Amino acid sequence: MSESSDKPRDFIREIVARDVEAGTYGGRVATRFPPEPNGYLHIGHAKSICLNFGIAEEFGGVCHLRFDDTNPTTESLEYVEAIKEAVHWLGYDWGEHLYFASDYFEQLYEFAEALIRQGLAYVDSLSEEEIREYRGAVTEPGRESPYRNRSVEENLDLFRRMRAGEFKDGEHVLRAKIDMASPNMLMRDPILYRIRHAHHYRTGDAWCIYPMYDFAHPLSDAIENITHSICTLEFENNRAIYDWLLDHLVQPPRPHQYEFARLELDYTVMSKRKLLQLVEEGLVSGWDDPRMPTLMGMRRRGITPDAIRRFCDIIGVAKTNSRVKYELFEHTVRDDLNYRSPRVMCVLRPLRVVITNYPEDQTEWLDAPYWPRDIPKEGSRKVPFERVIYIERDDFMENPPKKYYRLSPGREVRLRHSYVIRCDEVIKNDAGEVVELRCTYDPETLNAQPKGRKVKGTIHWVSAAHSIPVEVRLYDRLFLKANPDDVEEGKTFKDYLNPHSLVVIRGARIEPSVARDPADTRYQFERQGYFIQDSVDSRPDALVFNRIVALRDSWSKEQRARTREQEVRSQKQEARREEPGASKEPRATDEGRSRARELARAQNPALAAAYHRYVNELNLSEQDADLLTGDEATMRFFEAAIAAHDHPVSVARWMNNALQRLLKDAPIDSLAFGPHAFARLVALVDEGVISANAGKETLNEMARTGASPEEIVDARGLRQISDEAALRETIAEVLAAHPDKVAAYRGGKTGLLGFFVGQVMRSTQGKANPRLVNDLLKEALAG
RNA sequence: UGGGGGAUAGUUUAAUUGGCAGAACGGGUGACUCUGGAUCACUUAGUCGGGGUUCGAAUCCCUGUCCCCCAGCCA
Repeated sequence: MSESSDKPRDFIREIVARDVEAGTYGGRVATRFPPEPNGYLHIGHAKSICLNFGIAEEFGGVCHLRFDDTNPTTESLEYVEAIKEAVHWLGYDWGEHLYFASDYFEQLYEFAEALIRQGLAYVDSLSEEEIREYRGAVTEPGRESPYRNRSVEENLDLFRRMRAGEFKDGEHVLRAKIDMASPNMLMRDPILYRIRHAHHYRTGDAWCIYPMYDFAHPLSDAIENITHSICTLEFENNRAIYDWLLDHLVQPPRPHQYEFARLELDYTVMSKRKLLQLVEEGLVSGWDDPRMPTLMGMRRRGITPDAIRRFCDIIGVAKTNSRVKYELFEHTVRDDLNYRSPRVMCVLRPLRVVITNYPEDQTEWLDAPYWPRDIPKEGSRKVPFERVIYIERDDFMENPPKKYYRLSPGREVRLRHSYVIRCDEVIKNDAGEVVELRCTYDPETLNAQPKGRKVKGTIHWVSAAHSIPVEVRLYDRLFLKANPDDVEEGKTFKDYLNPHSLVVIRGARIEPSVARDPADTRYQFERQGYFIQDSVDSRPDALVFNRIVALRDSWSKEQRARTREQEVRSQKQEARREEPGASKEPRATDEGRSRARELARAQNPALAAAYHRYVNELNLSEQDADLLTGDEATMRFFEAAIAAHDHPVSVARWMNNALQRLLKDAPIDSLAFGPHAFARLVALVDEGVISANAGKETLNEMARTGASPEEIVDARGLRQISDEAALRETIAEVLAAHPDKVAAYRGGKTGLLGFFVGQVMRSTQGKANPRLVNDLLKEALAG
């Protein structure tokens, strides 16, 4: 846990921290979690909840719970309640900040009219199909609707009549008037309002027009004074509308949208549609089926909110599409359960064992600690030991393989918290199945090591007479395929369901102590996994346990190792097969920048001539010459610069590297300085007056302020330090400050040279002559 | 093939914004153990490819490749 780490944990917190520091919102932080009440929350939502509520907590802000209920046909109160419960269960509290977009319908309507009055929105009367046609395609611009230029009055009138219910569904829509030719499809006059004569679960029949997400969301954020509106990557394109609307409708400082990659988890699906399908088709028992990635499913499974929050913490927040390994999730769940689950014994598949040298009518109540040594908790229960007990069928093998150290004929094993027993006889039925073991126990081995021999294995057991029969449900991953969404031709995600994701065991037997425990106790069944009573089906007289997660099991892992190796090998082969095919077809990039420069030279003989002259006469590299002759302005800038400072190679490098970085895509004549000032800067570096680093810094400032390079160098004292004596002194200080690094360097970690150079450069504010520093440093470190 | 994003060990994620490529999970080895659990130690392995700038590049410039999102009156 890096709770007190001063660095923000992710790029979003970094942005928030920066805004807080800059006082963008007066130091205020307000986030929101905006679910649509049309489905249940899942682990993917948990990531967003933890992010939004987490940020609010950390920055002393607030996080609103806002229901984005702008589509009356899919939403319901049932979902609202379930979502509220899930957020609470996760451990977050929105306080009084519970909101509904539907509460803003009147205000949103006013915003819409304001937009119309500004001439920025219009009522379109095209049919749904026509609108689709007019929108164009990703590669082709759209066409403007014939209704696009209706007057403000007409639009207002029509929009009011839309609200008044004068039109049928689909007759009109309100659209923003932006740009039908925008390369961003979402900006091609997005629809703001549609007519829906439908009953809304909260506003009833008060409205027959409903705002679209793209309209309602940014404005709801603004109404609530949200500062940071955090959503998932697929909304990146929507940010353009978000900004457009807020820039036109609200005063700064306004909320801003930031996007992160949503969670994808191995062996599960996350889309509401698919989850719904699983439920409706009876592939799972319901939304709270313990195999579902829903929060209610995980809750019933027995996973704690702590574990889920911890998981969200570990996976981090970034913009890279990624899929989290199931092992990581399991690890987090186990890690959480390990410290909170008392240990008890439960035999899943009982095998009868008769201890022939133990008296028939005797019962010993042995003390068994709930916690292993490494967990600092107290407490124990009594377990009854008798002549007849059950052990796990898997813990006996008639012909054991190597390194199997459980029970087999003639061998000994420790019974957990009890005696060591030896298997003397194996009893089989007519079918040849093992039905009973005859063993003898060593009375000397209670709380003591057996004498003169080592017993490596310890197995769990229960008394035959005192144990309680229970049903145990073994849950495993829902899908066989890590990414069930990645479907092969002719299949669906459902074809990858794991047929063994639920295994019900009816004849299991558990030690009697659990009958006294609260029903929501999470246990570790020793050597099996973590379990909890099923909150729906378990009754005191008929206990049902869910397996939350199995224990990590290096024995069965070893058994599986060979098959897994093969799996990995074939996957790698597959990858190799795909690689050459993929790289075989390089795609033509017609409109690439390099292509544009080439084209420019083909059409402009002056540029072409310059290119050849630069290469042949000025000794520029082909790449440098290419970059300088892609357009006339750049070429003229270069010509003027070398006229002032006749060092074409260095001028070219400075233009193509440092200057290019400043410009990005801006035209070169938009610069705050001209070619002469630029040339003088390059000269300062060439003549060794300032270092290359100082040169870059100077260039930045020239771009910012338009000051001359000499002014900047003088004002900031950037002149290069080449005085050996002074540098030696600085170097000595740096080395003295980092004795450990010096030792490491001398011990062979020469990569640290960069570190030392960096320190010297820093303490001289980048003014030291780096080459000299390198030399002197090597000298000093050698001595 | 228009636009918007993205690419760091097997996986997820850091890197003082140009200065020691670090962590977690997984894998491996060993120690310990009355759970083949836990714990501990050690270990494995990485900057998408190719050029360039720089004393120094994951980071800047050029170029190529791959992946994701957008043509709902869903959110």
